[in-house]
Amino acid sequence: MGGELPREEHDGHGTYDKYAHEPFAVTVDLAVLTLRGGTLHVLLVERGQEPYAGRWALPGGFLLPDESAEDAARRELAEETGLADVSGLRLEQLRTYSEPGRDPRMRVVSVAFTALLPDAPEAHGGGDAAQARWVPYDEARELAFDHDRILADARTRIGDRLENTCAATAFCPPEFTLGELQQVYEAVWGTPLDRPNFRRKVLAAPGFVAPVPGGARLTGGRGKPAALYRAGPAATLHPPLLRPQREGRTT
Amino acid sequence: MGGELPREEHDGHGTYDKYAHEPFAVTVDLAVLTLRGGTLHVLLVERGQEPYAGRWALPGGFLLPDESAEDAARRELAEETGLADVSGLRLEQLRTYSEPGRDPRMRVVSVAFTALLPDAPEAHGGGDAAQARWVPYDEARELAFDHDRILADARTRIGDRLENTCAATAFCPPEFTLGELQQVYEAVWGTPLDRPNFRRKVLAAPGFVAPVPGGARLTGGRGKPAALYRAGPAATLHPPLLRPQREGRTT
DNA sequence: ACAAAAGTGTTGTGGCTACACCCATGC
DNA sequence: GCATGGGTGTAGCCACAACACTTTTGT
Repeated sequence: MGGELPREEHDGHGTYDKYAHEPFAVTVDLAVLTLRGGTLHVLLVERGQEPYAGRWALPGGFLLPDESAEDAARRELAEETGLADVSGLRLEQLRTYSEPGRDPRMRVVSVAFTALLPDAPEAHGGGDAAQARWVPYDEARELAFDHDRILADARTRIGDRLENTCAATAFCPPEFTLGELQQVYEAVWGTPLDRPNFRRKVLAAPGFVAPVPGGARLTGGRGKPAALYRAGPAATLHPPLLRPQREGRTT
Repeated sequence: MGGELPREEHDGHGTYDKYAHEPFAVTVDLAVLTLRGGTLHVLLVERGQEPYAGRWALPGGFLLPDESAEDAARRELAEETGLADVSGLRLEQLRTYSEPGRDPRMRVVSVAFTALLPDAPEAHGGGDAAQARWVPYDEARELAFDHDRILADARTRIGDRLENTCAATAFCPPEFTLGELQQVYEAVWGTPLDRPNFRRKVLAAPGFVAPVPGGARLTGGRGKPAALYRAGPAATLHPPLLRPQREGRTT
């Protein structure tokens, strides 16, 4: 924007006629992540058509004429997961992928989003012909289009968000234990954390979590019942919860 | 993406026919920031046409059929600033703005970028009919479209990037003093910093800056000549250079 | 001599890591 | 009792903010 309408001459950037070429298609792609049994999973759909027939891909779809990319992403998320309460979910714009040729058929500009869910319903597929499945992150390889890259970008982004925001609670059910919250961090970062220190940092961050007064729950069937917490009102984390020493690289 | 081609039925998300509605236009918008005399400036162009005729706006323009958003942004940047060496500049994707109605004429999806320049050439305007100008950040208000918001988002993002990446050197000429680098941080963050501590943190971060062997330069005409540095090879900053207490302290 | 800007040293506090240790529960 | 997971305490180290001080230039 800031340029002028196509077909007008005065923008000086070379004339652009919106009817002279194939129009751009605009889509959304979703990296929907969850935690199952302590490992990170991603929601994938199997493609029924060429190109990439039979390959797995991130869910997504076209923008409708009167919705924003955010709206479209939320709609697709509801359709693909079958969830009803999609309105409260955290949905973060990741970035936009616009390389020509990323879809062999036509010019597609895609706005990618990340979404974090607590352990989610097993069955999926929406009304869609293609089946949908939760796949362990490490097994999600050789996806269709440039979705490998999008997924990798999503994981990197989520990892960063865990340091500076309260995003981790989005992986947890409404009431959760600090042990469960720690598992989120360990699964996403791929690093074990020291429990006592983790606990102190979480409780020291104002608004991160709020205790549930009477709450307690057994986690592994054994051990002391853990106190329950809810997500607090804060969105950002002060001080940040930094991951253990990412190397200082000389090169 | 991940859905199917428009006009095909099997995506189940409602049929979408790419010829049934006005096509989406895809543009890029640029928040080009620089430092002039210790204050942050942004590159704006004056609009010649409705809507928002006479208002200032971020530079930008339409994607050409065979270029990515990054390519388009770089091309626009070269055109608007008149710089020749645009190839080496840091250009970061900010986010995509897609709300229906953000351009009253048609559906425009815009991918916004930030670019950081060392104190730049005064004259602008490219081949464009509209004039271009560097405007102090604080005076850039009531821009066209949703550009106020884009600009605000850009500043927030740049502020965050200064903490975790080596982006600050992009505001400096090829050889710069630590005092100049500090001014970048102070201008973007709007906070004064302690010089000795700043210096130590910068030098402690591996790959952030590299000394120029014989280099020294007077900064304010008076005082001891400062050693010169170049941007180092690192892209990210370890440890990060955190801004002074953003709220939320324990004590 | 003085002002101005660069650069070095030092000290005290606070935070954080890395543990040891206690508590509550199931088997 | 023992294993398992939750939760508390603490000692030492290290980073960093704050500020005093030295150095090198221009006027």
